[in-house]
Amino acid sequence: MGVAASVFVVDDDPSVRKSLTRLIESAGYIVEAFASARDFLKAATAGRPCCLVLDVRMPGMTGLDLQRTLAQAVHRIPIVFVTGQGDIPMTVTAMKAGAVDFLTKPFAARDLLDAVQRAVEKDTRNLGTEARSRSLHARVKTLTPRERQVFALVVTGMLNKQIAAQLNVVEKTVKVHRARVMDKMRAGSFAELVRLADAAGVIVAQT
Amino acid sequence: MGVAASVFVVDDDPSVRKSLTRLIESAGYIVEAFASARDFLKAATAGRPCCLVLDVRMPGMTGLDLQRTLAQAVHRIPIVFVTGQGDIPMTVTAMKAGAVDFLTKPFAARDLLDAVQRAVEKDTRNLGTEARSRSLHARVKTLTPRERQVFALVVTGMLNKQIAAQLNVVEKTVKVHRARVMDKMRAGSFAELVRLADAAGVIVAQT
DNA sequence: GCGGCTATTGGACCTTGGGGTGGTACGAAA
DNA sequence: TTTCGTACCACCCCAAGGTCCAATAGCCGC
Repeated sequence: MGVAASVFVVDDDPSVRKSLTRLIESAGYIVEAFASARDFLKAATAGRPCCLVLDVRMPGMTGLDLQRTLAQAVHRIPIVFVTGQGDIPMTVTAMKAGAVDFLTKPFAARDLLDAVQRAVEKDTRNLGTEARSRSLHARVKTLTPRERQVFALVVTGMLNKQIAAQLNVVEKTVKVHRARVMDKMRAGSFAELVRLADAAGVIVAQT
Repeated sequence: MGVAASVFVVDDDPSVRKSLTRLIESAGYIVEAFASARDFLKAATAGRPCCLVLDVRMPGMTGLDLQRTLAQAVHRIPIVFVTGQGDIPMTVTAMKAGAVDFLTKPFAARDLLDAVQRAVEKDTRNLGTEARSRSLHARVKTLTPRERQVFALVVTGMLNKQIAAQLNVVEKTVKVHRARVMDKMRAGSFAELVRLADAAGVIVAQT
């Protein structure tokens, strides 16, 4: 299973919290349990791969409310829902919003642990892509406005002289900017620069 | 809503078929109804954006069985499930397998039509990417084995001379292959070639 | 306000890399 | 026998990119 992963359990029923905690800990995870969505939001931080095991029905903020709230956060924690009384519309809402699984009590211990594993794996992947995108954005931020323009035009495949004409400067100037872009973006080749641009572009589009 | 879209309705209950058909036709879709999954598999072809409105519980092949079967097909038709008696595990299975929505009867006409619209939009996007990937693969197929090798190495950002060394040929030979690759792949620039390679690579990885 | 800093621009010069033309060659497949 | 895939040569052009140098404008801090 690789690195230690955290699993957050949120359930208003103390006995359920206790049994879920015991079960998940037995599989080697670091478990933190919370009695309500608000407690979780106040206290939870992971800094490592994690996931959330969440009761749908709770007094105050429900599981679906919490899911909606977390959907706006930077780091989207994968959620495994667990519920005693659920209905189909609720299930559909949760799944459409990206829940990893939705289990009804009583469920097999195996099923829960499988879902948790999938959720943690998903989070591990997410953390990886997030880290990459952060480092990419950090590099893009170091570009000056002009460099950014040249960057954008260069990766479309335009020639330096065409870019120069478009920006009303001489070719030499474009070459200078271009070289700085390669340097600041830490691209070892033009092919790599194109890939960095596409990756950065996708992120911008998502945001 | 753009182009005409087909909606396939599969339900074993004739009266439900009839009312679903009427409802969906009223929204401007071309509806074809089938009494069973097998009938649908035998007869249905669209050639235009489409989706599937599917009853979960049916004698013989169930809705979930049909979903599994279709998942292996080339063209993944988006599915909207509709059911009288469903349960949560069934819903979760359907949603995890990519269903667009899962409605329980009785449902609001508006909800069904919204789901159908989302499903058709999804299919339109899918058809677009499929068409692009087919044309891309067609172009890759015209490459000779050697050209493919050069293609693969070129888009990593390697220099011609490095590629030449790796393939034990002279640099000029690499240049010739490279030029042919640009030509056959119809890439107007090196940047475009890199993007084509990545797009083709993703498709290969998916397959 | 002055010096230092950054962003931007530009010139002269040279090397290297990518790419095209025209021609040659050879083995395998059709 | 012709076509195709592969490989190579000589020659040339242009694009990319580096070196060294220089100028202008705006901003910051002292």
